[in-house]
Amino acid sequence: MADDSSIPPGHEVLAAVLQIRAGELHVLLWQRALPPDAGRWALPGGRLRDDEDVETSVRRQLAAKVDLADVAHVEQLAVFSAPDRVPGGRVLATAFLGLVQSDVNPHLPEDTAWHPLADLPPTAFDHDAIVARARDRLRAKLSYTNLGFALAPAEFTISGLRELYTAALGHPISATNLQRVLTRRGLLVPTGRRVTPGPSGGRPGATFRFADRNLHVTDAFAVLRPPHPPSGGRPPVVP
Amino acid sequence: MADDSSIPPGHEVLAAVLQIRAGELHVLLWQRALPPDAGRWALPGGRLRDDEDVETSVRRQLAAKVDLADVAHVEQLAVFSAPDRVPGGRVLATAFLGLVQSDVNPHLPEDTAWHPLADLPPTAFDHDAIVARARDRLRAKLSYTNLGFALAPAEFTISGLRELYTAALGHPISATNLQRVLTRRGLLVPTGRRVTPGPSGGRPGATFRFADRNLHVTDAFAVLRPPHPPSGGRPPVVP
DNA sequence: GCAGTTTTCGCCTTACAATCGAAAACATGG
DNA sequence: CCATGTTTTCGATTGTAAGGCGAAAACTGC
Repeated sequence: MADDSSIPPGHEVLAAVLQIRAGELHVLLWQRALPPDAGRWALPGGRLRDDEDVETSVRRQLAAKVDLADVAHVEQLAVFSAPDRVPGGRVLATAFLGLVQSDVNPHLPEDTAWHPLADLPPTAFDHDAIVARARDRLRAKLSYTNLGFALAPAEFTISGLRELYTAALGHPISATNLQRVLTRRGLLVPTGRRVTPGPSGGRPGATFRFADRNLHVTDAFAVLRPPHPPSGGRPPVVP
Repeated sequence: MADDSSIPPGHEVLAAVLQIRAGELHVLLWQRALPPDAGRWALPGGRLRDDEDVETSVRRQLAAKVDLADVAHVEQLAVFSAPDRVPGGRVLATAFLGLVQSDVNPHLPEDTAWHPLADLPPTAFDHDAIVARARDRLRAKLSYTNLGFALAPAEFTISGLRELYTAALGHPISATNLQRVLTRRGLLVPTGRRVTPGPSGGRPGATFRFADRNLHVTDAFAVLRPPHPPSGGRPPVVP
């Protein structure tokens, strides 16, 4: 099938690394110093070498911006291939989703920073579309996999986990329901320990950890939906 | 980030086009006449041109093997990028899943034929892995999307649809349950017509069509599971 | 008609998500 | 030290979807 004659396009890998910081989804971006798109913010990544596959490549290039040990999960998203997606020659991009646990704060280079997805700075090329794709993938997989392990600290309370899920999903969920759903799926393991309450008091929360820190899908494809205004549940008591 | 110096790898697109024929999942393959891997069977596809994105390219190259109007659905699967995946120079591949409705029988070139997934001939390069990926994607999406429209004819009976789902999923499902699940999701529309029974008689089946022939996910992420030996349902009557 | 076949429908149970109210466990202020 | 407020956790309850079985419906062929 070598019928077409064309200059082989370049190929780069790009990673949208997400983390929940201060209750909001953030993405790791670095500010371009040189044209094209100087001053705009870009995803970590770069050219694919000819002795590595794309998974190896994205991990290598990510290491230039953050400590790889801090990235809890990496998976391929899609190829972005519009002919004019970058100026000055054709470059295809294989995009990845990366996740960092909320309790780590990696050391970053000067040009690199976390930005909330709700308020992105001007982004380079088609990188904003890649970020949107990463967000959608994360939200979908939180519902039917154990991907929460890549957002949560090693040990956490249910209400802490609820905040993370709320921030990632973009809508509130019930802590009661979250605990039961994840427990029934066998994803949650109680540590036996409990956390000391804050300055305002309150019952100390029991801590949990994820049973498995490798991605797998739950056989029940259930969804953590946004709250359903008038639906199931015990009927309100009328006084 | 133009720090690396390497020869840009070539890029090709490949499509695993699936269809249910005679109650079994088949894939469209063509037999290579020239080295490398002469005589082995390969997926349709070829080099990416520099004026087209990968979606456009795979549709163009697919048209060399089948009538594009016969392909009901095309979606991107993943990039295959092992440095040695093809001999004689690096070539990345963006793989696609294609689906053909079971009632069409496209005219094929001499070198091209349908092969059952359960009994594949020797395949070229990593194409068997791509076929496996396409099968897995189809099975997953049948459960939580309306993707059945791309396998089924325009009009069908429930038992006909059951055979298609059984073949695609690889395990039997209940016709009763299939009808109720798809109906509740709003995917099925009764045509009002009914089919004439076979030579062995029987009640004529009512025909249905899919409400929407564009892919969309069902908000309930339910699964069409394999039959559950001792589970719910009306208890058997003990005589 | 009568027996056999296939489809369709009703009734049932299980599973699980979702909600509410209250009890448990702790801090703080009087 | 007790009352009050706050936060977490658990029990009770319901809605909904899915899966299963049996019987009725609708047809063919003898």
